[in-house]
Amino acid sequence: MPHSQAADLVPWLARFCGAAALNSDDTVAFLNTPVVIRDIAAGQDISLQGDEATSACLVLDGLLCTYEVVGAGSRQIQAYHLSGDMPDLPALHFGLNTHSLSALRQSKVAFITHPRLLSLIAEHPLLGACIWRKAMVDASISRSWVTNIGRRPARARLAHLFCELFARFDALGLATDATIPVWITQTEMADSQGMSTVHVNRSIQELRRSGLIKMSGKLVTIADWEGLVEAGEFEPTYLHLKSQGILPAAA
Amino acid sequence: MPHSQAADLVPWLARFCGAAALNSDDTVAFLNTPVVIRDIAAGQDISLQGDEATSACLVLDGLLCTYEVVGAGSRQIQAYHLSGDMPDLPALHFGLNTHSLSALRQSKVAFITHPRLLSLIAEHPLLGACIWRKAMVDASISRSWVTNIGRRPARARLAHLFCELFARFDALGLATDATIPVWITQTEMADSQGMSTVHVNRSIQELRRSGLIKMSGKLVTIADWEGLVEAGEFEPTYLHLKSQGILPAAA
DNA sequence: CGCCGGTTTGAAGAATTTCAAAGGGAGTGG
DNA sequence: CCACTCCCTTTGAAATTCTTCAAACCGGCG
Repeated sequence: MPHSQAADLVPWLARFCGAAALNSDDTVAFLNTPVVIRDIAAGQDISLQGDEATSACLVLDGLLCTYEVVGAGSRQIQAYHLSGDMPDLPALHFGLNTHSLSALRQSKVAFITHPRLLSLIAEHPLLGACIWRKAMVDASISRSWVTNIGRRPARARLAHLFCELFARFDALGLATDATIPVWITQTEMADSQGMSTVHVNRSIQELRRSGLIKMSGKLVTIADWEGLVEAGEFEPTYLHLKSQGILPAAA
Repeated sequence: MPHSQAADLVPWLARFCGAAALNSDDTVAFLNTPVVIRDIAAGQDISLQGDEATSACLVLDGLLCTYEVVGAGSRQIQAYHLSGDMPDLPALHFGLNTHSLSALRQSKVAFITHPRLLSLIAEHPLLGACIWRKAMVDASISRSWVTNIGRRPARARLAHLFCELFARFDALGLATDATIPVWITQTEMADSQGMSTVHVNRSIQELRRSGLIKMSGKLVTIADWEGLVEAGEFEPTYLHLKSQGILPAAA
């Protein structure tokens, strides 16, 4: 537990709350609450489905995902968690992880015990509102995924995913050059979109050929935002980003 | 606004809170808050994606769904909402409906204005906790759907759906004779599971032939709970039912 | 009786998965 | 600095699942 956790927590708080200005009371209370900060290696699990949950997790940096393993051993990624997120809020009220949480990339994560988090919420309603709001955004994204996976063909599905990821990173101020600032393997794309790696590969090639995206190294770059939005029927309201509407100015 | 709303609200509250015993203060406050109760005809929309949201909805009776219309006009049902649910909690903190809400069957619904709901929550933390908890269960279900739709083949997908619906109704005490007490058309099953009607039809026939389900009239009856659970890889923890573990005694 | 919403069937066609193997790039150890 | 390995991407081709289209069927209801 490093001496100055605030250095790590302040930027997190900014990303977490976005527009909602917390008054300094809340901020101070939050920053003074003891947390444990850990670096998690890529591929490492943070918690497993069915585990007892006693603390909640704040993503300071990196990329996490919740996932579930199905039948023949195939994995379904249910959500991506970026810096500023709290991936395991559902467990706060159950004390039980309903799904597994793991780091896709080297990540920095803070843990706060449930009792501490609960008393923070109780004593600082504004903070509580932020957390609640965040949880509802996640729920909204999750529902959106149901639609994307359930009803859109491969090409559109991936287009939608890229739009979403870019929009989310962009809202955090982390996207430059129209590029999703973290790389995602095609296997991960496949696992999150409910398709096979092979098909992801071919669909991506198609998106590239149509000039909608480019690959700079391992990273996906949006070559034609309008086109990608159209291909994926992307309608960003469900993300409830602060920068609502400014978004299209991306590319 | 009928004279005795309490008559409708009391059973709802029982279903909503489940185990969590509210103290009578909270209960009284809730029951005294003015709500508008409406009957909604099957097929009627309650709110549309993008609409401003000024009140929240409690499902007293019937069956609702949130859905989204995609591309060529195909519909994706993102969630089913049974009696005891609050389908549009996400909108409470955004004032904007991210997805459409509609009645699949003739339903009875209560509306409470957002300001009233918010002050109820603020003044009655226990009630707030129930609501939060409910929202988290819904989120959990939604994630589960991502897995189901993304990674399970047709037969298993439907098996899982039937298990979930039965378990949820059963937990409300609404299921008798191992039967899902509300009928769902094959078109609705298709729209919720991201498949075509034709394929739903054939997969259902398969489930029937394998003796896992029966159809009594329009209703689905579980003929072999164990078998259905296995076919759908159903693992009910994510539903966070009070009757945790008692479930298998269903059939 | 005839319509209507929903189910069922057949058959062709498309999207997607699976299997199997090759290619590429970046890091590690010799 | 090369060789080797590991992880990821790419390719080919066959098999399968699933969708689409189109029509028949079925039970309830006006």
